[in-house]
Amino acid sequence: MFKTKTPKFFASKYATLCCYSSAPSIAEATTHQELLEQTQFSHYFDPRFYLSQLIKCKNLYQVKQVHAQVTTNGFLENNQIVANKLLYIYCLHKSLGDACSLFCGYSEKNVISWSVMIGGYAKVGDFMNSLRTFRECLRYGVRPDSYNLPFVIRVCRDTMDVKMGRLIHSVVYKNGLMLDDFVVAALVDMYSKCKVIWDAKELFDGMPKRDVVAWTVMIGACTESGDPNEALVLFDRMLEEGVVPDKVVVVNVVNACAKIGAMRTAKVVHEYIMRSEFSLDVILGTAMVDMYAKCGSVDVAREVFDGLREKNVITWSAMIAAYGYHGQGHKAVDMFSMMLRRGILPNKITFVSLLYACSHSGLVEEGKRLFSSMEKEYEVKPDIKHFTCMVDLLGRAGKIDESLKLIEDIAVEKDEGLWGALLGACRIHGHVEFAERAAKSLIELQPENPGHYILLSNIYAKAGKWKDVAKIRELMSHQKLKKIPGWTWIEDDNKIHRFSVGDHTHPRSMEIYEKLKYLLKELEIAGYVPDTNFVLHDVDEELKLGNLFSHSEKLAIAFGLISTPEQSTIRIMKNLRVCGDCHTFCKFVSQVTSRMIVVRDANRFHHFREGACSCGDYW
DNA sequence: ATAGGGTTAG
Repeated sequence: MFKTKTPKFFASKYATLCCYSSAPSIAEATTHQELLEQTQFSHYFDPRFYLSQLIKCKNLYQVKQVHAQVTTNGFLENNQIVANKLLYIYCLHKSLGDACSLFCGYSEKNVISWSVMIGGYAKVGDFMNSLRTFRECLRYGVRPDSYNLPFVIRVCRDTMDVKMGRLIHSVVYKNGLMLDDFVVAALVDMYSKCKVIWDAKELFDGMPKRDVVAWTVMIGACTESGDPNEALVLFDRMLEEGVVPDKVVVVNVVNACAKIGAMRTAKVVHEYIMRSEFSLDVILGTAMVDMYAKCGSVDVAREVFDGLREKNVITWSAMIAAYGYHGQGHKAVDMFSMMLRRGILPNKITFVSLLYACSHSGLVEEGKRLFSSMEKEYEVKPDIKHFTCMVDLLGRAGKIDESLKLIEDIAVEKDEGLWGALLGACRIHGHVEFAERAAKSLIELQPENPGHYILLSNIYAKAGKWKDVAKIRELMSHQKLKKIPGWTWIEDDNKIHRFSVGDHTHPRSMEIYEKLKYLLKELEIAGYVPDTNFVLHDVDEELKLGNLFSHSEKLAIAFGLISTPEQSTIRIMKNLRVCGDCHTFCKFVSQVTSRMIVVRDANRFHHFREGACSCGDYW
């Protein structure tokens, strides 16, 4: 009878036990023990048996049991494979202490043991020890290879240490590993996350054979560095080269669409995803919700959201944020209570989105209530971003004093976002003194940002302090500050058209200006008066450069009118905040032409319809 | 026996 029970039998019995008992009771533990004893005495004992056990271990307790067995059998001394596997499993369970003591007790370490250790430290975020172990292993005589290098390159990425990154890059070069997929892709990733995009590009272009991960890294890098169109071009090139896309690269493409705000492209990508065999998991689904919202359709975003099987905090936060920047604060708040009912706990980002939503919809009481509940009820400690939202919320509602009081209570250092919010509030309500203080703080924090100087000079101008105006202007020209160029873009059937102020580079430029001229006449009849005194908003360099008439927003809308079918919605995107005169202009255009106009600016969405904007002139 | 790229705000 007993003879028929082979080691294999015990192995599978044992593995089953390991699999299904996350917290073994004493009875189970006894069974464990029996099984282990029997296998131990088996003549057919095989190290592969231990490997299979290790793989199936579900918790640290089980790993330690196997560890004890392996030790009594003397397998740690004799079998490097089993020992390394054990080491690796400890790292997987993030039990670096156990891993380390095991590792230090090795009589013989090989290349793999070192790599596992370096990777293990990197995985739990112990970057110092990861690098230290790498250095030690070099001293020990192990060559840097295609396994251990990606780990340390990733450490440089995560610590944003491009100096160390370059050093390791040279190590890669000296060891002749510049043709290795893993190593070079890691380098490209490192450079791009450290914002040295040019180096990333150069490396990527030099790769002889690029797999899907290399492409993903580069596509993500383009989006991140502000060139999402290039990201889409790269994706097409990847397909042309016959590389099969997977879910991760598609998420990056979705992100690129979100950043451009290109609705048609978004739909094409969506269809592509539906046709392909990828299921919509949480991550891809969340990215898609975000994409539709940023392409101007919060309703489609909601449809995708409702269709998702799995949703997490991030998904819910994305939806809340979407309602926020589309000016539908009430729905954002509703989503929040729905989320709580589903048992999902909010995080700090959820609250940023929520408070932002309240402030952009003028939900003052609601916002205050949420703000005071966040720490008490949800254990989310307010940070500077939350304070900024509150200053904005109170400031917009005219409660400057409350805003100022809140600021006094902030223990952490005030950043430019906070001062900016306060400044916005002061400007709306003509609080010159505090506006001046805020603007000066902004300049101190970011002396290289021209927008802040312009703001301050506008404040002085409004108060009639012309000497101060002149001083600021001089300061600016003295420092030769670079101006942030304003752009507006619009998508038609197959491409993105981008306009700057006074732009004549578009092939249909003549038509565009004709249309604009004609349109203005119509608008004036309807009561539109160009607002040449518009100095409320920051960074709008275009004001100084050109006349109102040829603002990039207006050019893009004129192009939209002549290039899209009547009645269809016109969607434009702008990298800065929309100018006040263009805002008025859009209202009139929506009235005169009976078109819906959706404008995405740096801050939020504006939906224009029949002469009114969804922001309620509150932005 | 060891390896990489993915989701929310600002």
